[in-house]
Amino acid sequence: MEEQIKGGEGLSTEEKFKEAARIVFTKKGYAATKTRDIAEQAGLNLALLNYYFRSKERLFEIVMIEKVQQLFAFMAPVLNDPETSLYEKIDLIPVSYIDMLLKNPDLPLFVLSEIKNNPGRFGKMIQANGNILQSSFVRQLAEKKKDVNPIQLFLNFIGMMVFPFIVQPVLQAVVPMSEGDYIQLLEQRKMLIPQWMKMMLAGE
Amino acid sequence: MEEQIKGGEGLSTEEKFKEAARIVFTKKGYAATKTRDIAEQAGLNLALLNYYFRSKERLFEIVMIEKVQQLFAFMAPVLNDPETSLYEKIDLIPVSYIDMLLKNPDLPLFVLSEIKNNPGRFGKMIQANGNILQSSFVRQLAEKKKDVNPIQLFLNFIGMMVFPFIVQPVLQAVVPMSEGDYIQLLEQRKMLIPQWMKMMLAGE
DNA sequence: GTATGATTTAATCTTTTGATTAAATCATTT
DNA sequence: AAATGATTTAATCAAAAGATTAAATCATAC
Repeated sequence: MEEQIKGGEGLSTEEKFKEAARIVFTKKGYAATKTRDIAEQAGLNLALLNYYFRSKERLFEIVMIEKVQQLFAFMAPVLNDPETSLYEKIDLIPVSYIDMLLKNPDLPLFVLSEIKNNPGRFGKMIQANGNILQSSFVRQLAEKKKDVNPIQLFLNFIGMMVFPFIVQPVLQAVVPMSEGDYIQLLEQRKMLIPQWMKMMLAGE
Repeated sequence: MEEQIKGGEGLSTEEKFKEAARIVFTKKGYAATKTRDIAEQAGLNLALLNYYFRSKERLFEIVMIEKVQQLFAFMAPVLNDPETSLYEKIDLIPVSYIDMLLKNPDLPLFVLSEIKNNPGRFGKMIQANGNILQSSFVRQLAEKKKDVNPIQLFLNFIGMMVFPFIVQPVLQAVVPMSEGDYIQLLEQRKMLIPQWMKMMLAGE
């Protein structure tokens, strides 16, 4: 029997471990995650982790590849689409990207931390999504606003979407805010970010 | 002999450990840091760490308090100064804050990661800097731009300064960029962020 | 239903890691 | 220079953590 679906939550043992590893690694990071944490989260015997994945390191690699894809590749198709205009991209991306991040709030801080810990190893994974510098989006930014480095505007665009998720724990500590308040803040951003971007692109 | 300056780099043993701990903890995070890493970085015997600081945990606490202060308290005096106008704050803060971050590029990702790992414990440290919601700066933002939640604009302001440091490793992997290019990008931001903020505050 | 191979388990191993100890060294006082 | 207490060191400890093993269990083919 291989790769088959089984009892429990209807997942194979291998898939249960991957799912547990996604949760624990993303929440605590590689170094703070113990293999016993993953086994417990999966509700499975620790030895099975090594049976199916050989080592903590290899299981992490599998999760990390997925998560880097999720964070970066998600946006690539739209960024590179030469058919949509600059303003269409600016209007569309925040809606879908913020939705994705609302479903995966730990994703940015996890991926960025792990990349910082090992830039040489994981940097390559990102580049798989094509050269950002030559993306349709960055070319359109450069075209529209010739007097500002398009990387600057690109950074603002991404940052306005991602930064709130990175500072969420701080924000909750600093500003008394319910979960609902926080979600509403981010829902508003879907509308606000396009407006702000257009302001930054105006006046040439 | 207590608290005295000694040979080596002219620091006391205790201070050498603190300095080593600042470097290693900030670079690798709490979980990935081994006490032996710190001893090696300090060039001292491992047992001295426990002799002077009792435990890894206590040494970390000392460093963490410092680093939280550095990241948050640095900005608090200006944010809370009712004497300076909104635009003065917007003009002045990016220059000094980006300079501080250029000297401590690992600071934001380190502090934000550790707070996420333990919001209850470290959240309190931040609040020591007064209620941000009632800061002069946020009140001035609300006054100037009545139709947008000032927290949104505050997030943008901080994010435009901090986010480039958080994504630095990614940026270097994605865009071929020398250290000098990167610094220049950030130097430009000192001028650009006030301009962008004023755009976002205009049109009422 | 028995044989076969895959899967699962409990127990165990080894290395790593935070911490401690006892002895040695050093600085200061008398 | 001898006594005293602080500092430093090498050796060691105990717990944590990643990994392995041998036996038990299970599913499938015959």
